[in-house]
Amino acid sequence: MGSPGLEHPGCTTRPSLYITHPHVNPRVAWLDEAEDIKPPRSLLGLPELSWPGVYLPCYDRLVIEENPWVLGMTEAPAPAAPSCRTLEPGPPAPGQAQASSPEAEGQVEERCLEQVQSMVLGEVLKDVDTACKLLNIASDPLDWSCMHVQKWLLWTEHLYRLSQVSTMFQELTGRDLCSMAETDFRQRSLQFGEVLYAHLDIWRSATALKERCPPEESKSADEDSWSEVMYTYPSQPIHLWQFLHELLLKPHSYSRCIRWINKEKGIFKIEDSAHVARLWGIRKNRPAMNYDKLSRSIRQYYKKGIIRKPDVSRRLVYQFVNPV
DNA sequence: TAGTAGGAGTAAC
DNA sequence: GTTACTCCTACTA
Repeated sequence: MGSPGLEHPGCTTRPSLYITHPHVNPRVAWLDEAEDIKPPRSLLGLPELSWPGVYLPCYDRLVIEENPWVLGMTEAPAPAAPSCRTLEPGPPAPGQAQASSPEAEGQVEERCLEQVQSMVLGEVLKDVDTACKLLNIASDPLDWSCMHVQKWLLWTEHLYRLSQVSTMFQELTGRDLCSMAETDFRQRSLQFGEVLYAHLDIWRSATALKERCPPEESKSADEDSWSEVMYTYPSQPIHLWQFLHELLLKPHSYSRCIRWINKEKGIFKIEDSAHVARLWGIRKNRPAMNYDKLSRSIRQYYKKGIIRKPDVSRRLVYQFVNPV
């Protein structure tokens, strides 16, 4: 825990910080503090009902926990991944060395909270970007057709276990969806309407911010290369191998269903075959997609020299022939 | 039982 | 023509 990064006011060591599931109890809290810090909404630049995720900046990175209702991450994650942005402590505020006056402490805390805000927004925007690319939809919900809305609903439903929610919001365009109040969402789905409304609200806030201040890209070299391959011709349909690689590039979201075994060699493992197949089916509008069919498509890549089985063949483990 | 491998027909682009 | 989907049989761990 000696790594520099987000500094807790008055602490020399780095505590774990969570942003809890916001529509339950929106707050930011240093868990090893006796008393939680509960910053105002303006801290995150997010609406009251925030992103359904749990954020844990340990050491120098921020991890978004996939399951919003799990708040059990207390272990520090592995060393920072290249794609994760680091937190810079920034220049010391006047008087910080001693941090003796309440004014100085306030400045430190303010800067610290700004770091959190920037970090969280960056992660939210990256998630929005990822979803847009994977689903092939515009970032602005106002531009969504009924099909785009269904894609987004299926995606959200699957990601956050919002059972059957997509069936309750059928035949709606993005504009329809955006014009609905939270009560309308609750009327359609008593159980998940509020969560879905919150999710859409965050999505819209993130895209609005993105338009105001385009994010600075700080991708790693390999990520750049892959993105170039994948998005040079956005009008062309995405290939399965590209889709798999995109999932692999987002371990904070998809490591539970697909992960690298050896990134340098391009070896990866499908941890949850049904989940990956379902995501691919959503992406391709193939509701009947399953792993049997997906794996058949993967095997077609053997002949083309795109994917193969590793030298030591294992179940659900494949290898990109030409990893970047 | 689930995953692997590959043949073959079909559809979309 | 290419790519992926679908269905199938046979085999393996």
